[in-house]
Amino acid sequence: MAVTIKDVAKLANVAPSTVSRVIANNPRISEKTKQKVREAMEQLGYHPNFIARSLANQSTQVIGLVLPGSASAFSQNPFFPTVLRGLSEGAQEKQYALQMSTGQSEEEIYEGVVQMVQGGRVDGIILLYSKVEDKVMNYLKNRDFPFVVVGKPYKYCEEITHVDNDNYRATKEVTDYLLGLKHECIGFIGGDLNLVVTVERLLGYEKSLRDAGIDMKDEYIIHEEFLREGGREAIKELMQLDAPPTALVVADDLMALGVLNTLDEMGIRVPEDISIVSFNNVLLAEMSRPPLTSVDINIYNLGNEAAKSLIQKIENPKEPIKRIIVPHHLVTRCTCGERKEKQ
Amino acid sequence: MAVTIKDVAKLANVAPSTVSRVIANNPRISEKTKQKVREAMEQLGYHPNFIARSLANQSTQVIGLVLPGSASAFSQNPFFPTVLRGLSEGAQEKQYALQMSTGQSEEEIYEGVVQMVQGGRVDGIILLYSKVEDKVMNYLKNRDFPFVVVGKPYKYCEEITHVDNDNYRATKEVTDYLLGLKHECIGFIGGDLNLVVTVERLLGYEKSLRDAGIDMKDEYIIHEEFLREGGREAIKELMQLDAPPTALVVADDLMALGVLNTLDEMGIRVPEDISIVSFNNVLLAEMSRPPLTSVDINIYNLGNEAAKSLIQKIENPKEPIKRIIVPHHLVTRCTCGERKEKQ
DNA sequence: TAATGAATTGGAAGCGTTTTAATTTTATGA
DNA sequence: TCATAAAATTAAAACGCTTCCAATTCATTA
Repeated sequence: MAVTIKDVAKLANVAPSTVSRVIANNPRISEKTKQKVREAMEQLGYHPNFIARSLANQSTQVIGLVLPGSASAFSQNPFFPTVLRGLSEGAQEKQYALQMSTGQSEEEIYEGVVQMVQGGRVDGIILLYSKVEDKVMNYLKNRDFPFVVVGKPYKYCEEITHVDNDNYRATKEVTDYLLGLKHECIGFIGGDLNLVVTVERLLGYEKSLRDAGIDMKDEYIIHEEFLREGGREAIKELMQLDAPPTALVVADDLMALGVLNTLDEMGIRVPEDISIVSFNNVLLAEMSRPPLTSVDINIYNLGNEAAKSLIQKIENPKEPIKRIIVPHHLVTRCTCGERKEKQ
Repeated sequence: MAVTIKDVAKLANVAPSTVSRVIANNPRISEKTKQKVREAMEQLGYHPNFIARSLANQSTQVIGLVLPGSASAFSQNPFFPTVLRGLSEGAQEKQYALQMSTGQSEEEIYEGVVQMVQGGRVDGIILLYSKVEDKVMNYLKNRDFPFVVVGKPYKYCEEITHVDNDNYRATKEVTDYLLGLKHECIGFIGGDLNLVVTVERLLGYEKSLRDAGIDMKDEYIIHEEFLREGGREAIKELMQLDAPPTALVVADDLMALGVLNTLDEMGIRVPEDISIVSFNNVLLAEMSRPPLTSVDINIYNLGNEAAKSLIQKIENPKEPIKRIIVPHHLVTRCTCGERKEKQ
């Protein structure tokens, strides 16, 4: 049906193998024949068949993407489109395509990955999340299949190439920042404890308090899903305490927005009554009322670096394990203020 | 390297063709051999090679996605992740994978599509936008390659399967709604006029005013990008008019948020001083202050239906052209009120 | 028991490339 | 002018699967 290498060969009066070499721009073919063949390709409107090439080459120029199972997290949290853009541009540069593994449940996702890998559909995989115990990651590691993680692997951290922020330090910094504003009762609202990012941020928070000699209260630490609803639930709980915190570290902008909305409904003012600092600095952070003080984690770069290092690894199997830390910085807006003396 | 159909055949003591038939669950193979072969597959950990299968079959079980060029629109507007989820679940059901065509510029995108199509990488394509004049769409149509459009094709609307809302009617309805609230000076803030969705919504708006016998003012109609910045710019212009509108139809929630923020800064109250109704009803609409009255266009379904109908078309080439209209409904929140007499 | 036909299975070609090894062509120098 | 080396090209196998067609097996029936 479609025009193949053979048609081109016939028209140009050469062997198929010669055409193949012209496509690859092999130096062993004379300029004269190259010219001739190129004209034939042009004339027939030839386009190489990727599938056939993949089969012969054992390589597809496709990168598989594994998204977290939570559908709502994916479609509501702007983190994903942004990281996707970084990935996409990194891949595009080296002529790789991106393929998404679909699947709702844990098991479906795992099966999808196995199919991608064993079915030879992709040359490498990027995990867009990092869980404490992850079947998919174990599988890829055991098979020694090229992959990189966006986030920090919980186990074998030294043996897996990954791209992440220094979430531990970042959280320590923002907690220090709140301490600097005289706050002493600082709460933490994080995501699912099975996500490594939550763990890291929690540790940073704890470290900061410990260094400051403040003892932690368990009731100040809440875990919910990375969504607005999560934020709402969390803040309700916190405000019911006898001594509610005067400042909060919230692990995600969307959650923080939920917190903000709920506080607004409760008539509690930000930053006068309570200070908030959150993470990710997505567009929302700028648009909320009041605009959120948030840690910019460079989401785009997270994706972009991940794509680049995966491609390096694919193209050079002996590429060493890498750990890429993308810098973060605090964007100060309007949700933090000095603690006021009890009024 | 990997275990192939031949290895299985050898172990099970049958011909490769038999193994292939067992995989396809061909009824012409006896249960006994099927059992035998399946055991061998199990034992060897066999997984079929998709690439080889694709080559033999001339089909890939992959759907290509074409995203709009504007990187920021993609990564900031929640429309895309949501439609992506719909697509993903629709595709997953029928065991199709999704592949994104990457590319920044118009030209890069076009080239990406050509490669996907002529390279045999995908069985069909979904366009996630509809422009007034689109090279990609023309190309696909001329080649008679299976594709569906999310949105309404500008030309050849009857000849292209597409999934859309009735944007014309929806906009007429919301404009009527504002008229019902006694507003007479109603502005329209839309996206790029090259996008068909903008055109449709503008037409609906105009129709409503015409029916009501209100003459349109050109200065009430503004076009900007579908982003928050766009909303900011637009409202600034409008409020500088001698007789600024008392109500607005805004074609996108994100824009509306920009409008809201800017009005807030200008000290203009919503809905007391000006009413706003917008489109899409993404999470933002609920979270803005005040919460936006917005038309829910069922983004998830848009994607889901698109995936389903493309797959139908792929699997049955004589499937007739279809036009799927996804229902919409107005979600009334807090940004609309009756016009007050001039104060 | 042999012939018939249906049910199974096997062999081989083909999908469109790449690539190795072999062959042909061209250039070189005595 | 001819042998020889270098350069250019070709033939054929391989990638792992599907599928058409032929061959075999098996159960029926005359």
